[in-house]
Amino acid sequence: MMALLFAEIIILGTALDKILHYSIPESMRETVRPGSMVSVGLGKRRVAGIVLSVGESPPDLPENITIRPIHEDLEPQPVVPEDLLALSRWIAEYYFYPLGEVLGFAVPVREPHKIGALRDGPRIRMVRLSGKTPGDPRMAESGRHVLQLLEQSGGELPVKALRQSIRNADYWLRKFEKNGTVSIEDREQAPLEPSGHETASGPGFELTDDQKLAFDTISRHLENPAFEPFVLYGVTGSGKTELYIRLIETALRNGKSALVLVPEIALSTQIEAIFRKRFGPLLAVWHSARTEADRRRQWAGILGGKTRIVLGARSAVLTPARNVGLIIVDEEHDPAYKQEDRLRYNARDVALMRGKILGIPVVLGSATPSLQTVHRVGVEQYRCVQLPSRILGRPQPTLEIVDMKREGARGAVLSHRLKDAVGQVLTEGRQAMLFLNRRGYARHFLCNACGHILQCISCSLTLTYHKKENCLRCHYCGWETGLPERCPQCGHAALFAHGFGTERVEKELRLLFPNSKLVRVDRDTMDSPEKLIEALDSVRTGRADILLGTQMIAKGHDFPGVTLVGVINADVGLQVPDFRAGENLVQLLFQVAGRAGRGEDPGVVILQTFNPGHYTIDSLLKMDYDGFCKTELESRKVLQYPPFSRLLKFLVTSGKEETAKGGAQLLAALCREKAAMLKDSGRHIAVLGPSPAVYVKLKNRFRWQVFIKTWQSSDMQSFVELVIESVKNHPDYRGVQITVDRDPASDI
DNA sequence: AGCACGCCGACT
DNA sequence: GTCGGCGTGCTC
Repeated sequence: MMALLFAEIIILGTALDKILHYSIPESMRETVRPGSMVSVGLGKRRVAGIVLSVGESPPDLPENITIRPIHEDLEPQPVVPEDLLALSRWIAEYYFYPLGEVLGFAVPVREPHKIGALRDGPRIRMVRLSGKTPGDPRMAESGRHVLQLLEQSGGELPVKALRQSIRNADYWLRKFEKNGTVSIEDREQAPLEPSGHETASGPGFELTDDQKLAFDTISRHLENPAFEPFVLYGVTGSGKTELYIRLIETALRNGKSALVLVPEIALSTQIEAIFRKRFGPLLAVWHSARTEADRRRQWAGILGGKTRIVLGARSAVLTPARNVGLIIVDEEHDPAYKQEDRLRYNARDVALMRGKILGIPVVLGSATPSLQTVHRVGVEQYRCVQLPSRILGRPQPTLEIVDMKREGARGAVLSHRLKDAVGQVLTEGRQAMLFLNRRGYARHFLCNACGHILQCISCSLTLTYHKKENCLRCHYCGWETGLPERCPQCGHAALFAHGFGTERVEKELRLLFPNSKLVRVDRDTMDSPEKLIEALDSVRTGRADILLGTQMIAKGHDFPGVTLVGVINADVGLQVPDFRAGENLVQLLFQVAGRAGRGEDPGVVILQTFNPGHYTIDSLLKMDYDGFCKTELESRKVLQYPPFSRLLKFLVTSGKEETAKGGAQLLAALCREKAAMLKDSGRHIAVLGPSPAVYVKLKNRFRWQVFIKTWQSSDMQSFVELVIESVKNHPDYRGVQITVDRDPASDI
């Protein structure tokens, strides 16, 4: 009799943040391993869990607990590879989030009692003639028809096909299956033969000298794997994508797979198309928008090693790819890498940790790296590889600013200079792109009698007027309402529109250039991915003359015919009380400016601003991102903001304003007390707040926050663990919900 | 997270 | 007399 084996198991998708122990039945000795998905009894329920470890000695448990056996091994092989398991444990610890929930993001879990076997391809039900066909003449017409069809097609047909041609196919199939005439089986469908893709060794064109140098530097670490973060610092159009492809090819040749993260997969149609062409069936595109079944199939293909390149948004980093040899994070500075609900992780940072666990290179690509990354290059934690010039020696665009304070008419949307420039571009038969980071028609309605601004009833956000639907809309929760006649505050009929958004600019442009074709791209006009692809395509192929849009048009699209880029309001975001506002704005504007003159013609960028002297605008004008970083880092250092310190945000919310506020006050007091305690052991922890969140009320919840600042990641770790321990189950915090946001990126 | 146990208010 | 409110506590 062999010794009984025990497994440490974490239950999936629950906040039950505890390792539980189960015994491994004899029959599962060979298959249950770390990373296995099993179903177990938990109280009265049957739930799914992931095995963390297997051992011989029974765990030391209280007397009253009896160890139950694992009920079922749900998969023939582990669903969480070793590195992903280690990564998940790190995420749970670092972001103060239950491990069971983290693993729930890494594994497609459904209702635990309905766990079916995972399948790695589309399945198809086939009917097959198994024996002799009974020649019973009394059989009804349709029954004979079934057999006839089967014979004609070589004795085998998909059930679906039979159902389509015969009314009561199901009746006959059941009958025939019972008497042994046919057998029905669920089989994996032969994968569709991908067409038109190049092999992974690819054709490609000659790399430029810069690309070659970059490639050689990074690929050395693919041949001789070791953890090393590389910053691929290259302007838009410098050929980063081609370099990614060559590096991936090298990884593939070495038998490895690759993870490629992009900020938003829905906006990455171009890179997706190029990858698909180069890697064909080896590519998995990780979409969160797809159907559950599709995602599962995709996931199983990754787990089984059928697909070896995973391209996707942040959650792709939690994908069970085997043998990962290379991780690429494109546009690493993009705030979209930070998830702002539930598990508030930054996929870029998680990618770095996965690379560290695996001991492989991680490539962070950007034309405007985040200040965190720039700083780490400065202290030689990361290596910087530059791609300085645009391919084919394309010239950089020239930049101009228009001071909107001098534009005469108050509330003017388009300056004379920008109007003229657009007109000229259009007469030359070229294209213009206009960027405004604000959708809707008018920005807000203000009461001229009392100064009241119309706000959302469940959020603290200003409502935006949309003319087409003649409604006011909250851009956070989506709430809509008609335009009131009187001010809800003072009752006067004195509501007037202020500010402007893309919808209003569209109207103005149509009046100015009635014969030009204009496409407007924002969340209101682009309600499906197909629409977006079609709109961007119409610009690329020259069918549209003017492209007007929000952020959506800033990301990675190549428009060879665009020679003029106009930024309608280059100040957006600067008023936001966020130390990162400047950084985010500059990154966005560099990205927008990079859209100009990507074809043969040099481009012109016109920036309309009310702050012409502002250092962010100034660095843009000089196209000096390095200079901006230097200035910004110096000021961050003075103020001891990240990357010179570490931040964490406790968000305290409640349906009642007083409860949220009170909870935050108690929490801040508790934090100060604990910080004082730790000060004796030489650890410096600053507690800031409490303060109302920038968006004090969202979706009917009031929000207060407490910030923690430390200078050592380990100090943050032990301090917050201490605080969470005291807060957990404490009656003082009964009415509030507290979320922990480590390395917070925005005010949501 | 579920789910049960548990002790106080308005109803078939 | 019971049905049911959600506060508290446990799950290997």
